Amino acid sequence: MPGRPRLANDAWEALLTAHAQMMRRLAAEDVWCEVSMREYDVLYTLSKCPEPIRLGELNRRVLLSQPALSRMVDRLVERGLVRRERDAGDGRGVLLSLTTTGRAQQRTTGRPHALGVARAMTTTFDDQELTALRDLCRKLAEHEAAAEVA
Amino acid sequence: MPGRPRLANDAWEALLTAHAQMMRRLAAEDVWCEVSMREYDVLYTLSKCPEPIRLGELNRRVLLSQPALSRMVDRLVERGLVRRERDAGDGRGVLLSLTTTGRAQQRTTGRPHALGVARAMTTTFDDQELTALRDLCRKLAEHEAAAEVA
DNA sequence: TCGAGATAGATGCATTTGCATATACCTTAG
DNA sequence: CTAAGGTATATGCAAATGCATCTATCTCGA
Repeated sequence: MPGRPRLANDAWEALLTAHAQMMRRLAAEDVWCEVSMREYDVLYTLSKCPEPIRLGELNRRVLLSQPALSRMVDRLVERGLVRRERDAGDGRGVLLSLTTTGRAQQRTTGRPHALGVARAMTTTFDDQELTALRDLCRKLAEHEAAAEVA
Repeated sequence: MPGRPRLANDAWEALLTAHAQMMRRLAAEDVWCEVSMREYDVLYTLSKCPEPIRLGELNRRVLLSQPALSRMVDRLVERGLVRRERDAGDGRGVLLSLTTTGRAQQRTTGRPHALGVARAMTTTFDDQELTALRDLCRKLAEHEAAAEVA
């Protein structure tokens, strides 16, 4: 019976490995010709927002440095997928949202991608396990989100 | 009650979010001055191998493209942390292992890093949850590892 | 034994990333 | 109202990354 710190590290290592394996599998799916996985991450995050969000807010949800994200948004704006407008209430900030094209692209890429995710996860887990994994991961994410404020 | 595919995607999204949040937190820990997180990933993976392994084998466990990994190994060899020798049994391949310095560096970086991981995970989860998360993630990783052979 | 095809790893090159820092704008004490 | 300090995003630049491809070596059937 492993000690608590050991167990904690084993769990984290397992999560890392699972993440890496799944990323590989999903990267191999033939759906990333129009937008890359990282770009999709941005499009998907924006697609979930009912209204425009700040770059900083987007940055909190996407694992990229602020400058890298800023430039990725440049490219997506250039390609007509994302709209970037100055925030009227705070002239420093920008407000980001999907264009109609961007939303369409997100759906076009997202549909087969979601199928791939579902295929991988449902062949591995039953409903109870899926729920357990989802809840554990949400708990971890929320705990970290709360911690970073402090 | 969500459908099965929906549940599968929610679980994956939660895993991704948890991963991203933890990575941010761990990246913020003040232990990455000597080796970066990705370099540590390589050193750690090698440290777990009882004997030298191939670049391709290492590549299977580290989420980097083959060329990127090849060059990262270049740099680690240059810095004296990794040994790279031609495989006597197969002249195309190389065998990688940690040098004494590399092993020491892995420990030096790994100790405080592991503490950070333990801090984050144990403040979030009890033992039962840690075990559940570990086992679920291992199951997913193993399922994917088995799938990629096919 | 030889040559076609397969495999392991390295390299050229354009793109992307992160770090440090600059710029623009906001906030607030005085 | 202003200047000092803070916050949001952008930019310069070196380093790292991925894709395509190359080289070297291995395998195997004729």
